Amino acid sequence: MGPKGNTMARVSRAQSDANRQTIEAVSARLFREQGLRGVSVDDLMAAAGLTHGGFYGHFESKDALAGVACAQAFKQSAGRWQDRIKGRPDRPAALKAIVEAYLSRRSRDDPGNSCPITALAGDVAREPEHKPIRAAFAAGIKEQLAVLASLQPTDDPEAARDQAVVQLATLVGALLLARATRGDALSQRFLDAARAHLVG
Amino acid sequence: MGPKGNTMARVSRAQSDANRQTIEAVSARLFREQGLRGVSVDDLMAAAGLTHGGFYGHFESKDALAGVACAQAFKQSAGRWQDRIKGRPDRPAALKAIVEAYLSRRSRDDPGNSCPITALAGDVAREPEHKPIRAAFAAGIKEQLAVLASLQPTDDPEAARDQAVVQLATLVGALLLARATRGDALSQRFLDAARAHLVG
DNA sequence: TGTACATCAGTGAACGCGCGTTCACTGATGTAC
DNA sequence: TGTACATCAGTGAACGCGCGTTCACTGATGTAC
Repeated sequence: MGPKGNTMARVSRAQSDANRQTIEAVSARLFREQGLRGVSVDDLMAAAGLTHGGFYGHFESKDALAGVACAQAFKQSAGRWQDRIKGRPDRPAALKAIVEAYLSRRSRDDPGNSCPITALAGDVAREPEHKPIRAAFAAGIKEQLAVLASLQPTDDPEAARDQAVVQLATLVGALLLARATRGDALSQRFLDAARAHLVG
Repeated sequence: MGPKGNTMARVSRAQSDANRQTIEAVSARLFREQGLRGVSVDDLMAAAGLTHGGFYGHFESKDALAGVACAQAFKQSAGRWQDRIKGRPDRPAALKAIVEAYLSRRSRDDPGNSCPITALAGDVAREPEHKPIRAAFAAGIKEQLAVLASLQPTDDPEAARDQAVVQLATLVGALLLARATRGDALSQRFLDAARAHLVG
């Protein structure tokens, strides 16, 4: 059984679980990179080192996987936000760290490992309301909003929430427009102007 | 030749031009509603009352039409902005009129007739840089930015431009997130909080 | 103005291809004794 | 611990379908006289 184990039929339960996690991980990245319709079940399975036929042993449908992968992407994203917050002396410093990472060129050029909101909002907006990804997406947004709200200077929770809502809209809009205009000087300007506005 | 003119073969040059314009008009709407990949050449031609085979007599490819349709959508959108500006007593009033229309429920629920930036940014961000729609999209954004900049209270052109860039990011982000969370109370909050922030 | 004919807009079948999903099959895994 | 066998994760062919694009054909349009 070399590295090209192309005749492997059954696999241990532990290996199967690992395969499932791999499928979810590559999906969380590829859906963000290429969009929900831009990547096929075959693409996802191949990226996980498997063949397409085994997909339905792990997931009920491509839509179901999209929901799981979206949740996975939010989990990764939330972890990175927490890493940036930890160790910052105060709320403004933490907010600044998050905004600067969010509106960086690195983030713009690597959607597969960046915010799932910006990467998937356009696709999710067109999905019917009953699709699994919509619930995962709304839940993820609420988590990110809660973090942003906790970093506002005010202690009025409603005011902090409103500020967080507007900040998230500005972050998402600026990063998305920077991606849509990549190759034009305007792209960098979306990042720079939004960053200056948010954490001047 | 009744309304079901299903045997019509050749058509007058005037009719052909009208057909082409119809294809562009339905494309400008359907691409915004369903996305670049969400609508097929057959869908577009059927919506224009034609069959798919005649498409390539009008356009070189689906990508080429996407560029034309995008420009068309911006043209329609810019016209509506001008209509709202005209007759307003001053710049703040004009800006307010634009922001309120932009962040309305009507706009959220009718992407096919609303801002092409919000409707298409996610798709355009994933298109290769040489695709026709990218140039049309960047040009459209610059036009909208110029209008927004002209409505800023400052007379410093660079400051006005920076403010316009941030405002556009906030508008696009808020409308997009309102669409992606439709069915949840959060959807309205994106519209309300962004509107209050921009024209409080 | 009327006639003869070349043009060409639109039709519908067809091309090769990829999609999401299903399924008979394989053979290592996991289990009952 | 060792043996016999049922289970089932993954394979690869196949399903029906839709995609973007091409093309032979049709017959009204537009033109030359």
